[in-house]
Amino acid sequence: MKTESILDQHNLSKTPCRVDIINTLTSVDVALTENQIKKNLKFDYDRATIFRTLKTFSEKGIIHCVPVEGNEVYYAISKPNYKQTLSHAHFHCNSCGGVYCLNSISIAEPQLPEGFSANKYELTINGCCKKCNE
Amino acid sequence: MKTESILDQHNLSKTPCRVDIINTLTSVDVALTENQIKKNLKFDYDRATIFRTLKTFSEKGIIHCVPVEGNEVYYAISKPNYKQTLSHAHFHCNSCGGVYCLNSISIAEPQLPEGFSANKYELTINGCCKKCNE
DNA sequence: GTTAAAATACAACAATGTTGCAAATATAAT
DNA sequence: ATTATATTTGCAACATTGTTGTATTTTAAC
Repeated sequence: MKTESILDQHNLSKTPCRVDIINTLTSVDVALTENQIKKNLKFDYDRATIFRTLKTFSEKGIIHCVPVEGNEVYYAISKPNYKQTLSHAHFHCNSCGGVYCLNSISIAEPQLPEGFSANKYELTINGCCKKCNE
Repeated sequence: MKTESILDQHNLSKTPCRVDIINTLTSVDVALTENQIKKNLKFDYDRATIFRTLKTFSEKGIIHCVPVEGNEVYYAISKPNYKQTLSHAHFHCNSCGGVYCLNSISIAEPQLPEGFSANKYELTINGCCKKCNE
């Protein structure tokens, strides 16, 4: 989808930082940390601006963050139906650190202990990605 | 297992901070953030000491950290065979924030895209825990 | 173009991650 | 028990990241 229409859909004004971040995330096709995003942008925006933009995008569901082990936070563009989808899978490469969204994978819902109820499943697969396997 | 023998097994000296942290994590039976751990300890150790102790424990495999969305890092005691187990499941309560290890759950290995290989599966289930459902 | 609402840069501060080093402590040898 | 050695701890300092207030700039609607 065009960056412009993504912003339109969520009633967000077309500002340079927003356009730049969405363009970056859609073009790379992987999840990136805030710093990786910052490096890929055409212009050097203020840290606070990027922080607030990512926050806005997360709240609107335009992007989502990927739960990975440790303390690095990765962001990726969400497919249109992301929020309605119960289960999400991501791949974390131990070699290059790359994080991929695996949109096609569905997770078999596991049996939960008595009394627990679930509304979202997040599967993170660690391993070696295609590029690093070659 | 006794705290003492856990430390022995990994050739770690029995120091107050180490004993205290392991006792805390084994007694609560859930995953805790560094701050939650700090609050539960019998004595107020320095932040750096706790940081280094958690690092040591992670490297040795005595504890593991749980990948959850956002930026909070949770730590939990590992079962003896944790490192040999390919797949791990955790439950994250949206209501109280509690994080539980679901040791009994096994994850069906999903089909990966061509060229990708996996060595660890981390499933995080979000929902409402037993206490909050009551 | 004018105007109101929103976004941005800048500054400041809070929280967290991390390291060097001197003092204190644990363990092993005596 | 005492001592010696290696390790751990507390303290201080600094790096990085998370967060917010505010004045200025920019956007979108008129």
